[in-house]
Formats: sequence, C-alpha cells, structure tokens
Amino acid sequence: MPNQSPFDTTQNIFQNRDVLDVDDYQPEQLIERDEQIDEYASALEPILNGWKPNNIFVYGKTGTGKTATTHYMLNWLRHDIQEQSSAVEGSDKKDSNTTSSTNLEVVYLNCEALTSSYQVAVELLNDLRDEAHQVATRGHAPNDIYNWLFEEIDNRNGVVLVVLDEVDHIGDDDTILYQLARARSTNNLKNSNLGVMGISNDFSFREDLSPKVRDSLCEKEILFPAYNATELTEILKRRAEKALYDDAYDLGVLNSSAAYAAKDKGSARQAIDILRNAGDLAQKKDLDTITPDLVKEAKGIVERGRVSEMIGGLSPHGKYALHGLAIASKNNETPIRTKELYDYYRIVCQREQTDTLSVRALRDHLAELDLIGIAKEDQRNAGRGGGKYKQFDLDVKVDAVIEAFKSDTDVHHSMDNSF
DNA sequence: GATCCACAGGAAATAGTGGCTT
DNA sequence: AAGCCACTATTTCCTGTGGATC
Repeated sequence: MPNQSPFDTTQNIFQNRDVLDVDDYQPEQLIERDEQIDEYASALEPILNGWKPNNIFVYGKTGTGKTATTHYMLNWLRHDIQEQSSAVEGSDKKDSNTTSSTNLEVVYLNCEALTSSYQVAVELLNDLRDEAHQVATRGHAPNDIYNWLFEEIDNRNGVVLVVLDEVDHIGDDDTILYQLARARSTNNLKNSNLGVMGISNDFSFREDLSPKVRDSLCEKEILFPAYNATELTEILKRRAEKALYDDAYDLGVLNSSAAYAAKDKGSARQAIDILRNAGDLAQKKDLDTITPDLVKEAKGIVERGRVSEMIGGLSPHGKYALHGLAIASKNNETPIRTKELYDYYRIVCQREQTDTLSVRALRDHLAELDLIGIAKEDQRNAGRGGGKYKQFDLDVKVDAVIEAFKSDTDVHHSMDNSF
C-alpha cells in the first residue's frame, strides 16, 4: 500500500480524550464533594453490619455530581463488603455464624424513561429476577407486582439497596416509593433489609411527595449545589492533566470554559463538554494549543447540541409550540403571553397540516418547555382589569433553535419561510 | 379592604394502543 | 375471545388566584 493512510492519528492536543467523556469516564477521585461523601458514608455505614441503611434522598441540578458521587460510593461499598467476606473466609470457616459477612445487592435504576410507579416496580422486579422469569410491562395487577417484588427482595437474605436515579420522572403517583420506604413496617420483609436512595434534579419533587413518603424516604437528605467558577476550574484542572498535553492548554482556557458553564447552569458536564469540543476544534485545525477563540466556538457547539437533544425528546406538538415561540422571538414579540402565542402555534400547525390542539393542551406543552429549560415562563398579574397571565420566552439562543429544527423530521417547514 | 379580571391549571371523561389471564 | 389492566394524549368543564384598582 503505497498511499498514505487516510487516518490521521497524530495527536497534538489529547493524550487521552476519554477522560473528557462525561458519560463514560468515572474519576477515581472526586473533588469538591467531600461534604456529600461524608453524609453518604454515615447514611450507608449500617450496611456493613448487615443493618438497614438510612433511606437517602439526593437532589441537585444536572452536572452537579450526583450520579458520579453515587457510583463512587456504591463502588466503595461493594469493595468493602467484598473485603469483609474474604476476611471471613480466611478465618474460621466452620464458625461463620458469628462473623458472617453481609449479602449486599444493589439495584441501580434510572427512571428517565419510566413514568409511573407501576413501571418502576416492574423494572425493579425484572432486575432482580433471572432471564427466565421476567414479567411483561403491562397487564398485571399492581398488587401482584408489589408482592412479587417483595418476595424477591426477601429472598436475598441480606441488604438490598435500591437506587432510583431521576425519580422525579415517576410523576405524582408515588406508590412505589411508599411501598419501598415502608416495606419494613408493613411486615413485607422478614429476612432482608431494604434501603432506598432517590436521586432527583427537581427540588420541588420532594415537596410534592405525600407526607408519609417524605418522612420515610427522606431520612437523610443530601444536597448537591451548583458549582461556581472556581470549583469548575479545579475540576477541569484534574481532568485536563490527564486528558490533554501540558502545552496544549493554559489556565486561561480552563478558566473561560469554567466561566461559561458557571454562568449558565454551573454544571460540570457542560464545562467538560466545552473543553473537549475546544480540543476537537484545535485538533481539526491542526493547532498545537487550544485558544480562547476555540473555547468560545466550542461553547456554541455545546449549546446547539443541548438544544437539539432537548428538541429531540419533545412530542410533535411540543415542537410546534416551540416553533411558534421561536417565530415570535424572531419577530421581537417575546416575552409573549399564552393567548397570543396560540396564534403562532396555530399557524405552525396549519403549515404542518395537523389539527390544532386546544389552548389548554398548549398550556401543558408550554409548561413542559419551561421544565426542560428550553423556554422560560414568567407569571404576571395586571390586577383588576388586567388579570393574571403567563409570559413565555426562549431560554436559549433563537438561532440554536432554528438550526435544530432544520434537521428535525417532525417539522417540515423551516423558519426561513416563516414570515 | 373588597373587587374583579384573565387567565392557570386541576379533575374527569374519552379514545386508542397493547398486553395480561382464563 | 372476553374481560381484565396500564398508559398516553387529548378535550371539556370548572374552580382558583394575585394584586392593581376601585
């Protein structure tokens, strides 16, 4: 093969790009989260004695280290239990009654796609059961599911720790939490101890729980505040040391990446994403260093990516509502109140040749847009004669929205011919 | 301090999908 | 096949609400 390979593997920027992969890379050291680790430790410690741990409720926005810290703690927990059991085996095998080790089963479940208590219960049950005894996601009586679930847990003869990430997706039916949190007192469990950890990025979720559930689920609460720019810089330093070549970046680059993210959501994910993208840009342009300009460009890329992702998760009418809002924004008519936005929405529906939904339905879609953070709502009250109403505006750049709609299959008419 | 506006948003009903048990 | 069940997206109906104005 005389020709040169089309692959260019020379690296000026990254010594290990994977370190900047937010989803896959688990740092072995967590920084800026000592307080939370201590609180976790004290709540989980009883497990090492085979006792019931405190139920824990964890909350904080995305990218504040909830999931990373949780996995970090679970790894330590498994590690310590493992050591315990090998210590027992090493000692007197016959007399294991007194020093027996603890059986621990951790069930980690991300509830992102699960919208009801029922679905969570089925999912948990299937996680505990083997391949041959899986149950279907519909068609069973709820009580059967719960009974089977407790049967499985009780069979474990040890401690079962159920971790429910993104619990707020369950919605307002908290039966599963109620069942799990109170399993002990209702005598459903005789041989096992059950601990529940709920992780949520919605602060209000805790308030919406029924009082009984709140008391038992929130025995221990751990709050993950957003990172400030200084903390983000520290985090980036750690990552950059491993991910990048020393002379490929300077402190200024880390500072500005951190600053952009801190100003927006205070999310470590975002800061790391910006840095990685800046590195990719430098690589593509065959540069030896990451420049401030590239960081700025990377910030734009990350924001556009976020917007596309959010739009991708919307239902068709959610998209039409957003499209209407974007047109209004282009027309400099935002913030716009619901009633007027309805007109824009109707136009979008006409052009997409779909039926227009009621105002009530639009209100639900707009609430959804606010929830995911692509739009922001603002309640106003003009008093007697004016009344109470809401105003909406985009919470991201209009151009990012327009860009994202160009590659969307549900919206066929781009904004370019929207006027 | 009572009034009253323009909505917000809860509740129930409806319709359609799909899967269970017997 | 009949009679269950869960879930989603929607409509219709209606009660609740906060503060500028009277």
